[in-house]
Amino acid sequence: MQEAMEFYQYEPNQFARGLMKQESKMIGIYFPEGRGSLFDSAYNLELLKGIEETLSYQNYSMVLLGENRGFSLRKQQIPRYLEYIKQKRLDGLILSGLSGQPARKEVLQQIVEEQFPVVYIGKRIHEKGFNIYAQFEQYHVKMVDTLRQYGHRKILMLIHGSHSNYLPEITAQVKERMPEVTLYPILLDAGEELREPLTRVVEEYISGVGCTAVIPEGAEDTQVLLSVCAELQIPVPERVSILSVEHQRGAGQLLHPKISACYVPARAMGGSAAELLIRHIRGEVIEAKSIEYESVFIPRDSIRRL
Amino acid sequence: MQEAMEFYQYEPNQFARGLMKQESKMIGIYFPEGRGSLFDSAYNLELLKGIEETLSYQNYSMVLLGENRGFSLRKQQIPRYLEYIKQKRLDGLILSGLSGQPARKEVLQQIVEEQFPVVYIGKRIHEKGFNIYAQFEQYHVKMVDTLRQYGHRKILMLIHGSHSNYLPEITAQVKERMPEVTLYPILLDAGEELREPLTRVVEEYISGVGCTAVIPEGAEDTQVLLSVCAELQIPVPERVSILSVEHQRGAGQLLHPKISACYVPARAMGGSAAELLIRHIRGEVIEAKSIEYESVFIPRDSIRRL
DNA sequence: CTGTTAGCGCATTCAT
DNA sequence: ATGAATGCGCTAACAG
Repeated sequence: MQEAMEFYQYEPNQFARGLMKQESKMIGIYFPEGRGSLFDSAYNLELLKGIEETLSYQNYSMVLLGENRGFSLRKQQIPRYLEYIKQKRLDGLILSGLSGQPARKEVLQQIVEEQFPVVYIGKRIHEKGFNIYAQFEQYHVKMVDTLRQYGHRKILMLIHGSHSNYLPEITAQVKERMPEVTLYPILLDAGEELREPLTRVVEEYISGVGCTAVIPEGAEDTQVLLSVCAELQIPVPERVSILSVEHQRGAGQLLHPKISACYVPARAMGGSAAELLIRHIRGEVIEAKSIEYESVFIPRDSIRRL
Repeated sequence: MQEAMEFYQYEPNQFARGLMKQESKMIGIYFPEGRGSLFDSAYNLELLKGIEETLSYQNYSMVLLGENRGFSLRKQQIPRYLEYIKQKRLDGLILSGLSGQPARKEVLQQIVEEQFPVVYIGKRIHEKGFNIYAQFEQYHVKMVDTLRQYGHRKILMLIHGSHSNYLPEITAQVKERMPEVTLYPILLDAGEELREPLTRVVEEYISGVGCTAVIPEGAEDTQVLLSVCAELQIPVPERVSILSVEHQRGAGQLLHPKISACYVPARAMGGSAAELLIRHIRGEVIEAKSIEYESVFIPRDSIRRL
């Protein structure tokens, strides 16, 4: 009997097994923030890598939940992750990037209330849920402060439209703690065409206003920013300094000049989220309801001391 | 009764439903090629986007299958996608990038023989299975030819180690059809440190041997190549021309100079793969066993006419 | 310690 | 038409 099972490489039918044990060994992953963007930013990708590593080690799998854009004839648009939870397809859920979506937050709250295992990557939303947070506002303020210490006073900050809600806090803190600094925050819409708007911004704020430093929000923006500077013959860091956010360790090192960065350990955060979730599923008592990650400044070649 | 279901937002339990109907509405996605690389190349990401679009429109979900690196005490390392198929968790499977993994090909053949719905993205492996192919060798030869038409005779080609098996065909075709061209193919190991080896290659083959053009294999390499050239003070395209592969439409446009590219429609390919798979699952008769995609040359600013 | 059975929740079939 | 019974394949509980 045993050897027969071995020989035929028997694997139990997961429908039957799941029906019995009431578990699917599947974790849903839902990152909204605009269409298709799950696969677009280095941040999300690093999160996914971290999640994947941890989950697969514990024999869970990831189900990527996109927007529900199917031809659902009958039902009103219920988000897919909710649908899947009700269908018992998922043992847990990892969410990220709900910041700009108040409607979605309500749904999250509902799920959390119902005790379904959820971990949210981002700023704490619900007093009961678990979350992992990199402290977006704090590290942005820290970046401004770093540039200030290098002697910069007029600083351009590029922020994605979906993060506009964090801006007031950032500007307020900068104003309060660094009155000598003038911060120019610019909201970039996450459209296909990044280069042209960025060119105009650089012309206006570097050449025009006279900013001496720029803070882009991620690797994608940094690359385009570097290209734009090259095209406009604005040498980095002689004419303008760059301090970028780095989600993928070492990414800034590949470029020329090597980009100084504020390292946000997205991969570790993803892993952490997955681990927390699994412990929650197992019913363990979890002390920390919120894990906050610190970013690290990595000095390289793209900042000039004034 | 009807209204009760509506009110409680009833969703059928998928274990029971699956047990009955023998379908899971889940599609497995497996891209090997080294650890974590699923999320590393623009090519894979574009494929995933295309797959995701099509699948979610048809109410399927993607299960990302990583390597089986769990603590499997008991069983010998059976690949996870095989395990999942036997467990009836998947209705179909999309594979890509098995090129360097002969052992895995055998498994694929076995699955195909057993009539399990599979689509392979890459060069045809099994006479019975379905595949989507961008014709890697052909478009590389085409790129060489394009540079030849611009007057280049000594051309450096950067190829990932995992694609080494395609090299003989490429060099043979170039030798036969373009005897006046000398091709210098370099295999890059997909390690963390891309910049240093690339710097040495550029020094040796551009400054040393005197190559006038480089063909990098994708967006990642192109960015680093540009940085290396900037650092070594090798102007593009004045001193060296670049013709890159572009998987994400418009990616080359964001850089400076705008990179001329051979566009491989990875997104459409992913969509195609998903569609083919779904039709296969539905039991439709499919005429085309193999869909081959043509790449398109997009002239931009990074090639100089000699 | 091995063998039998009940029931997980649904869809399908058969009987009313 | 509506309702009750069956079985999908497994596991856990129970009986021998």
